[in-house]
Amino acid sequence: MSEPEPPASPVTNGSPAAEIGSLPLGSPIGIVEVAAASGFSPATVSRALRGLPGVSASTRVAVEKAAATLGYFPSPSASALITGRTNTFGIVAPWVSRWFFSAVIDGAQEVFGAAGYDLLLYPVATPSDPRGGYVINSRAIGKRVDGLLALNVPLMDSSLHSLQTLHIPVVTVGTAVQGLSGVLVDNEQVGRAATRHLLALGHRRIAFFGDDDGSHTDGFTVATDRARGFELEMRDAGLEPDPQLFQVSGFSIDGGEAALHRVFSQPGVAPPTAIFAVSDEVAMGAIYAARSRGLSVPGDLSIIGVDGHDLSYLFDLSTVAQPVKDQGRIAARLLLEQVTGPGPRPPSVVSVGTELIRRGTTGPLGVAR
Amino acid sequence: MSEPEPPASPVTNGSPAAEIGSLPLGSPIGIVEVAAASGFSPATVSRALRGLPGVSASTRVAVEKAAATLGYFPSPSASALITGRTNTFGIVAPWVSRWFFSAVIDGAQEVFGAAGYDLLLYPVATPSDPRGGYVINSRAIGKRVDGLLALNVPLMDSSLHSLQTLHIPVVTVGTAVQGLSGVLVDNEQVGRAATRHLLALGHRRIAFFGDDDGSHTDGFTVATDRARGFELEMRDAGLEPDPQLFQVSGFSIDGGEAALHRVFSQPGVAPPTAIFAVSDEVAMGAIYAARSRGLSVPGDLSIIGVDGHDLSYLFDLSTVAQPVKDQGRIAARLLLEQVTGPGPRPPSVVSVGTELIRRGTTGPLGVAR
DNA sequence: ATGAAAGCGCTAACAT
DNA sequence: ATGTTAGCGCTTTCAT
Repeated sequence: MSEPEPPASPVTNGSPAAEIGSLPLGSPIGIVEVAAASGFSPATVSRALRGLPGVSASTRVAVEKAAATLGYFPSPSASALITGRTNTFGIVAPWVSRWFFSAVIDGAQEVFGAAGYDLLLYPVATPSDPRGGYVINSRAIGKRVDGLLALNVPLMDSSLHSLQTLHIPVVTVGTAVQGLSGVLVDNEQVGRAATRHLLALGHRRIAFFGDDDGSHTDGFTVATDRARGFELEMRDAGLEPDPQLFQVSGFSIDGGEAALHRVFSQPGVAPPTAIFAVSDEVAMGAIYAARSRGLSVPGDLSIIGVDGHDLSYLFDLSTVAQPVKDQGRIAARLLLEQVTGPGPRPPSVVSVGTELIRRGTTGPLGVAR
Repeated sequence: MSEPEPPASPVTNGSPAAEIGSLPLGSPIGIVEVAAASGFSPATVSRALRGLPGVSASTRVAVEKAAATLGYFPSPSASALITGRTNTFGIVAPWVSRWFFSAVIDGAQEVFGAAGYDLLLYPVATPSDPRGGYVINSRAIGKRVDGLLALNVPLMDSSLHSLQTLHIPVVTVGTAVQGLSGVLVDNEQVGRAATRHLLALGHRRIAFFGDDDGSHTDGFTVATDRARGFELEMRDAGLEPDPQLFQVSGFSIDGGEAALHRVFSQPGVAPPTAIFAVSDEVAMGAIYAARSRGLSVPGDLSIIGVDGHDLSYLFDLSTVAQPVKDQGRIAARLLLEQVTGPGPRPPSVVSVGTELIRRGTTGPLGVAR
């Protein structure tokens, strides 16, 4: 976008060379060829093509014309080698194929693409990794990208520090990391909002499906924050959450299914009348499992999720929606600012709002339909 | 994976330098530093670190030790500049956040990552683009990546040819392109299988929800191939498909919804008893719309999709499943072969199998439950 | 088995 | 406003 884009180069091929412009597509075209064709020096060509000042208008036009004719495109490797900038951002994420992550990537790519940046995708180990954190090779990363977007990745201290020392800007999405810019939702408020909704419907026996086994004390606090909001809201209502109604589900559909079966199979434990699921995918699994047990949703059981998943309306799922694609856009802009801006700026944390969407999977207590 | 990974570099920082190894993380460490620390020349370090022959075992160990101690990582830009290889593959896709694409990317990333390649994500205009095709700047791409994966992207002839002339291997997924390697499903058979299933259940009035408006005559033939399979199977059964039951839906949920409402609102046209949707997402939209009209699925209407979407079982959706993640893996391997292999090899097209999954959204004709 | 030297394609000083 | 020169950090002949 920001770079001059040569056309699909309708090079006069095959026929005898009329002039320098008719090089076959296969032959390498460097800045010296453009210089020769335009009659200027490589330095001037470089300046002209990058829109730098100190080039006369006529020269710029001539250079651009020559470059377009030859189908010239500067070598990213060469310019990265000398400028130290790669025009590429990296994005590290535990999954690409989960809705939340792909939606964030989508939003980020939109902004990066418009700014002329490429996007490099780095996989990282899943959070179920026993190490409980993520180590990235900062020197490797640093030489490939101008900045990094970390999606729900609780980078371990060492990775963080080395990244900072190398002056690679990092912006997080979904997790707050001390000293880094980030885009976040207030997950405690999310937990409170969902719980408040269920309480208002008359529910008292509410289960939490999430991932609060405490193994993620390193920064990946999404689930625990939501759980805390749940507990606080319950206590504010004068209720003490039943520990037996906390179920570890991870963030997956399978996890939601399994959790539901578990919570309805505890001998001597009264089942819940409502479930607050840590994500829409967990909620979907729970709905599926509930129906497979012959339970009516919301007649016998109300279920609410979190995310505003693209497909949530198909399940008529009540949810606390967050602007996921926007988070990608915002994070991308934060990263661009850090790279484009003059000096290193203090980390800024952007908190995005959420919205309770009341749909059909939550209903008043005791109103079997 | 294939590269020596320096540890998180527990560099003795802050304290007075005991030796060369204790450089602060911030200072640049190049091959000359490693050479100095190990007592060999840069050339030998380069050879040792890349596992090239002609280096004694003891030297190799010494060099590796020095590199690890210093936390050295070679500059990709510098080596790309000289070797012409970037150790990066590109993947062009119209969407990242649609299930099919993210699943393919997932599979490809798995293979690329294990082979030590990075993955660059390129967005392209959506297929609804009036141009009906995609133009990519081959010179720009060529200097950034060693190969390209094109997902359901009917690249226009010019893009293709320039890519080939530049010797950039391209592998397609989902669409066959003359002269290129690719991974495909036999979409005509997919259409036949779905239709056969519905016919076997007694349905005769079957609608096709897809995208056969004929605008994609440039290679994006997924929908038309499935439509053709549908027609052929119908004719084989002695039935002539009703043109009024062909509905353009694209590949989206919204499209499926809209198509269903349309097909049930045509004055004087008998509605279908079954729908063959070109994708699971279209089928999901159709199910949702059908239920919102008070229709029972499959009591009043059977619906089958295509894909084997991760969430399809939640809808109890019958579908012709394709191994999506595997297609990403296979395509990635094809690309690796082309890059790693000796000479240019002839394009190979891999056809992957599909599987009819009978679930609850399809049922026998006239058995309202 | 190892080293010295040249250079990949570009950009950034420093001329002019 | 434009050209000349040097060099980014590696890899690769070509010597030794």
